[in-house]
Amino acid sequence: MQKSEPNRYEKIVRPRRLPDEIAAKLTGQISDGILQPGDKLPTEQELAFNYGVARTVVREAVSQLKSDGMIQSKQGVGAFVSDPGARSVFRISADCFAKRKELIQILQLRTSNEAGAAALAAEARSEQDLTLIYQQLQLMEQAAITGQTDFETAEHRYDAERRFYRAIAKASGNSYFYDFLTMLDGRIDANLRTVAIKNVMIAEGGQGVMGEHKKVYEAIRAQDRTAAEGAVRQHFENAAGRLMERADIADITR
Amino acid sequence: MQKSEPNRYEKIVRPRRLPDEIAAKLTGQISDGILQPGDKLPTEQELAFNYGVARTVVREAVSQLKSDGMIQSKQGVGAFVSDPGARSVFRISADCFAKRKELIQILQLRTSNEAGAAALAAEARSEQDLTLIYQQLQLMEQAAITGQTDFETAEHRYDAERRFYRAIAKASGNSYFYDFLTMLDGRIDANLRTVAIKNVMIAEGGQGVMGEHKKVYEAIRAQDRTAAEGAVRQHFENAAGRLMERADIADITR
DNA sequence: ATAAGTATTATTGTCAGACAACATTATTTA
DNA sequence: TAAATAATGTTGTCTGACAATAATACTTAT
Repeated sequence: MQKSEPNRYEKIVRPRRLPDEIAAKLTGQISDGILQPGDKLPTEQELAFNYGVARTVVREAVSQLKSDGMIQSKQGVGAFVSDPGARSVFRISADCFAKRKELIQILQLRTSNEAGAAALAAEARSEQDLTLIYQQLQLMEQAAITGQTDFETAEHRYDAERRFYRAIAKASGNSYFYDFLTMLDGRIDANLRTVAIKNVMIAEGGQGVMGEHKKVYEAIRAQDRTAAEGAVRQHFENAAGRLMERADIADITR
Repeated sequence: MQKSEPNRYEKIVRPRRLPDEIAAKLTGQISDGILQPGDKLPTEQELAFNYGVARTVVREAVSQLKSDGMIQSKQGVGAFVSDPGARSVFRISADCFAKRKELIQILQLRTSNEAGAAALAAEARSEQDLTLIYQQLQLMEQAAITGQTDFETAEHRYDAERRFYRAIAKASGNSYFYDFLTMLDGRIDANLRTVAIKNVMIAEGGQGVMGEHKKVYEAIRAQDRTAAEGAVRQHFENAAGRLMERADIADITR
């Protein structure tokens, strides 16, 4: 039991740094409309004085927002809130998982993109891709729960499932799908891992759900774009439904 | 002619700041595998000395990467490259549009997500949403090219089209789809606007393409999820095809 | 009086150095 | 041998200064 325990009791709480705090306050003001596109931010000196921090702290915060394309600065003039269309990043923050409604929306976004990636994979997949996907499917089957339902087995099963769909995303040949899904899935895992594993333990361990995955594989193998998209959508919608049944707020926010 | 000229000759070149330069170098080293997940970065002092800048500059650069979840720092210890799954943002940089292959992939990603949003919109749209969408459709029709093909008319048409699909994304009721598409579309517009407008001028001005949009509207009106998704996918795939025909590298990279 | 040229001022960008907070390692002490 | 303590290295924050740039006010020459 003690040999392989990845990620247990290691990232409970992290002290927020001042620049992150300031950045959060500023983004909040922007998304709340207090600061609107085109508006000029207070000067760095003012911000530093008002928040009671050093200007270097303000600069680090502003630097973050600039790299997101949320604000733009001109030397000698000031910093201005950018147009929403000028943003260069899509960000999933931790508090997106606090509200049930937003959680559902994130899962919808993932489902849609997993399905889109699978459709591409059905067309573009090489034989090597297919072999890799099949390997993950086999590993999943090996880690399938045979009767007893302990947490560790479910965890292996869950990780194998993630690798399976990651292999599909890779087989799409579209690195943007892959990167986007890596990010999305990583955020979901970081916030919902425990619930998802419990879910595997209770509901997804058997051969029924395994059949959903097999359908996905078969569609990609047969290079049937529509079937692949449908099968992936099917599974993720089912999984999301089961997840939401069990995910009470206490589990999510922890 | 001179009364309403939004965004002409205003953002040609911007002087890159030192922190952005350093951040780019570090991200390059990470994506090239020179710095791998778990690796410890050189100390801020070393980085500052090696790059010949002040530590504040290094700190602003690192601050950007931290907010992206690419690296993580522990006071008193150092900064470490994070696991790819720990990244909290999806970023579209300007040089993604330099290579033809990547451009196609970005357009695929957008197509898939526009289609997904439309599918949701078909189910979730309110009457008010529908009215708003229809208004944009009408504005598009008004701005349709009637015979002569001047740039300004095409530009209006193009902007109306963007508003049309933005209204659909909003009607999905899923703010993550909306935000993601706002970002994606904004990046595409920032890099391909001129080509896209030329494209409208040459190929998309007539009633043929207008019919594609009407199909989209009708499907959402009829709350036909599958038809909405299909119609959107149809149009964007067609549009992307036409765009790629005309987009030679000179146009894209400018 | 007007236009061009020149200071003035405000703001962001960069630099330098210091100390605080924290974690690790080495050293001393019980 | 174990615990307490000191030393060291690194990030986090603070302070102050100057450079670079852009807008504004002012002067000056025509």
